Amino acid sequence: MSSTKAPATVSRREQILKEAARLFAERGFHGVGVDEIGAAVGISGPGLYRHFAGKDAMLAELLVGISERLLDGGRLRVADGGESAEEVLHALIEGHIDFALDDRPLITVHDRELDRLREVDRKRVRQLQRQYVELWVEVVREVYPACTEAEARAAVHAVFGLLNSTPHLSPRASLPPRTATEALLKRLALGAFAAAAGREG
Amino acid sequence: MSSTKAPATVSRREQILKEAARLFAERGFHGVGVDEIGAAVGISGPGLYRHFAGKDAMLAELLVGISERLLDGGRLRVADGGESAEEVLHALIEGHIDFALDDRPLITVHDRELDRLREVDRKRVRQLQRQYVELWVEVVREVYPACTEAEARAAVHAVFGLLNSTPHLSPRASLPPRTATEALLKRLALGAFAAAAGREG
DNA sequence: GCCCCTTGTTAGTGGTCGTTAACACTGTTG
DNA sequence: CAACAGTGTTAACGACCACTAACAAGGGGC
Repeated sequence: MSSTKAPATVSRREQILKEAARLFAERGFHGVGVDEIGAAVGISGPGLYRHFAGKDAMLAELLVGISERLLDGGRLRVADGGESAEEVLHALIEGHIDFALDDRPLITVHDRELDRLREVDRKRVRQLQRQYVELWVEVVREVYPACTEAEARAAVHAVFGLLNSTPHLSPRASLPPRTATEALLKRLALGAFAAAAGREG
Repeated sequence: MSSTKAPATVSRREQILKEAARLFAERGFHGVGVDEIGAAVGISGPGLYRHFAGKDAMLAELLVGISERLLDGGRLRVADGGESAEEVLHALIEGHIDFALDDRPLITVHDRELDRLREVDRKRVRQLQRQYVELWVEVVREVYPACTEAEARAAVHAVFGLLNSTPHLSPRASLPPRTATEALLKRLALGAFAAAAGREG
């Protein structure tokens, strides 16, 4: 499998992955049949096996892919390093929000279907997730030195829950213009982190 | 079954529901077979049908039950009404945290498996959820009059995501003594709400 | 002792679903 | 043209699974 090919249009694989993500998010991994996934891209059923080893392989590629993209994006922003740790934290939050808003289904699948993976894939995803969390934790602790590591880690997880709630909250609702949603989410996340640092209950 | 049938300290139904919730949270509704649920309570397979009409009925009862308990608890705290709206908001947050920490599996199932319900049950759960959200929204707007209704509603959803992240973040990890976790989550939620009200990005 | 309700059991059934097998069409390459 | 790699089709298989059927054991009420 040489990866040298660069199809101008979206490859079949990508098309399938996108639809599979949507369907998995809507009805769960076990709730979607291969026939449905095939139908969603205009082919039917077993034709998928020309592109993937099986249903599990699609889920694995989705979850590993998103975890890698999140981590890479995070590392980039940290490396770019603004003028201050605070700026980096802002960038991390903005990046994560963009991700959550752009790839709604992926975010949903990401934290729901992890346990449906084969052991080896699950370990890989868990490792990537852990690294991504640690990335955030370091930045948070730099911005709020009063925060213990355990607190920072819990806060990061909680803020992920906060940011990832977007797909869940906007079934088809009237969420205001995207920039407003982005700004609100960013404010919420920053407010939460600031409160994590403060010692008063 | 030689156990001296303790007079319904916990009924069989409750026992089944508890185990079903745990299993559904671990492996998803479709990922769990009725035989497993039966085995978890010491009977096997189709014996469950003496207590429930079917697998769907168990999920429905779980989701409707938790939604009702959340709403009832919320209403109680609002009715109790502390000395200020702020106190009520604190009580709502504490109540929700207790719930999330006490009924980890239920919280998980609650926002993952809603779509596996029959239309009528799904509508009921959605309605209960909506009422619960509106309860919070009213209190939040009272505490932070600067907040628009749309902002308040989005913030409430986001804070739910934050608070409900606990089950997800503590697989078996070292989360510090429970009271510390409670306090941290409360601080995070309050910080987020406060930030939602503030206009600066 | 008899009835019957409750709560179990095991065996079987029908349907769904992931996967494989066998075959067909297409375009490129030599 | 022939060979072939790539991509699709339909048919069938085997496993799993929710659910039903038929039957059994315990235990009050009369």
